[in-house]
Amino acid sequence: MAAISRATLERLPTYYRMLDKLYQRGETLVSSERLGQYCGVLATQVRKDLIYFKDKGIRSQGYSVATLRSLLAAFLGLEQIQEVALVGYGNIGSALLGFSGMEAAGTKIVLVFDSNPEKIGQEVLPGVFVEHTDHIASRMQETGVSIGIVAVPANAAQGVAEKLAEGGASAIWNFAPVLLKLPDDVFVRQEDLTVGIILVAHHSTMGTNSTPLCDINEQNELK
Amino acid sequence: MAAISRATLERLPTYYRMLDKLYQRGETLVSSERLGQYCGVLATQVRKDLIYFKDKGIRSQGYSVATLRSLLAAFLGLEQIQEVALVGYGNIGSALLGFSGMEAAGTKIVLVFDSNPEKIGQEVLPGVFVEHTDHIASRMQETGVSIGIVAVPANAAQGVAEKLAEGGASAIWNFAPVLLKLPDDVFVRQEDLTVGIILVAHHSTMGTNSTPLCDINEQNELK
DNA sequence: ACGTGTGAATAGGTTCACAGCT
DNA sequence: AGCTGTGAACCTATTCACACGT
Repeated sequence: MAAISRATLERLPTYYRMLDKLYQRGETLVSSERLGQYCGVLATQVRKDLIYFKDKGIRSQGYSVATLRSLLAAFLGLEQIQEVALVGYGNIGSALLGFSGMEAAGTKIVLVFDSNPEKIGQEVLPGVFVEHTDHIASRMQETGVSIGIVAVPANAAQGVAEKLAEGGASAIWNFAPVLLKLPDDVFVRQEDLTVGIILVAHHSTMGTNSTPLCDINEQNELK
Repeated sequence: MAAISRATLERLPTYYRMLDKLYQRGETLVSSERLGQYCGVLATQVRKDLIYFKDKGIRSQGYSVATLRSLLAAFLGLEQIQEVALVGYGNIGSALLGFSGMEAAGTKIVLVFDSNPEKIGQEVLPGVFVEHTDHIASRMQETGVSIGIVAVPANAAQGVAEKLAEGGASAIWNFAPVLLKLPDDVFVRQEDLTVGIILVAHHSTMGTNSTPLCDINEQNELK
């Protein structure tokens, strides 16, 4: 079977969330129609996305909530806790330390780094102390942590990312507004909030109507 | 001319950032090749994206940094400061209050709401005090603020978003992991961090190699 | 030569239409 | 009858190839 597409992959976490919710409520079956509404996509799209997981869980009145939920959880790697290293204990870094979504995703921040001497040594989570960015590579290797979060200013991001890669990181969540140049085997997810706020501000000024220069097409923002 | 595409729109903020950087450095010309490298796209893509802004700034050794920068700034609405309302003074909310990208995007948080009585009245920025979420609609109307940020837990998000819309919001930046149902004229940008961390964790476990269930295609992550 | 502008080709994703299972 | 699975059509976006201006 063909590989799963990038677009599909992006939707799986949302499907999972819905399934988990239904599971908690004790529901046993769900239709593609219903899943689709929750995520803002058509039922057909849901079915296409889920073809991949068909091995089990087929029905004729919908999908089995429990089965599909486990399949997605397994596929997404939510089953065993994964340790992550956070670099940058600033605004975004501290938000992430308190962010409940992290554990919902089966992850746990176990290493925190910053270059500011005043922050070094602070206990930011029970048993987790801020360490200096100089030790990123060595500490990653020691602990075997393979996920890194870059939450430092743009100019420091590339350097930090290289240290994470050197320490064995295989996936990086990058909040800095720069394109990281890393070996191809390191997966990078760009989470550029400046793009978000700029687009929101843009739409607010421009609205749905035309402007001297433009005429935005804004038909289907998530439906 | 045709409307600008969604995909192009997503890249404009990044082009702008690069142009601004070059502008600060005093450079006068830039090629599509160079802009593309910065954003991780091909030169052709850059040129296609910029066709839209061709009115001025054409050259034969590249684009005029200054001209293109202004055109993008104007188009993206970065020229005049836009006021925004933040709902939810929690982890993410407070990170956004200190987030420098906000002002870089020409925005300024002038209203902050929360439902927690203990937070009401706190001064979170000079002259900005936390108000109760009950007053969202009325305060938005009074102040004419038209951009809202939703940074509350998932279960409160829809309610809060409705109040923002009621107060006249035309664009909403939503951090809650739920699909907001709002009138079509309200633009919603979903900024779902749980999707990000889940995908990062997934790639870390699965890596580039196959697994029982899968066989991820991971060719061109931003290239 | 160098670098943009753009039609044509290709790839990728979504929607449609309907066959098939229960 | 209801809902999934999936080929085909459609639409969107990216890449190629090359003409054109300086």
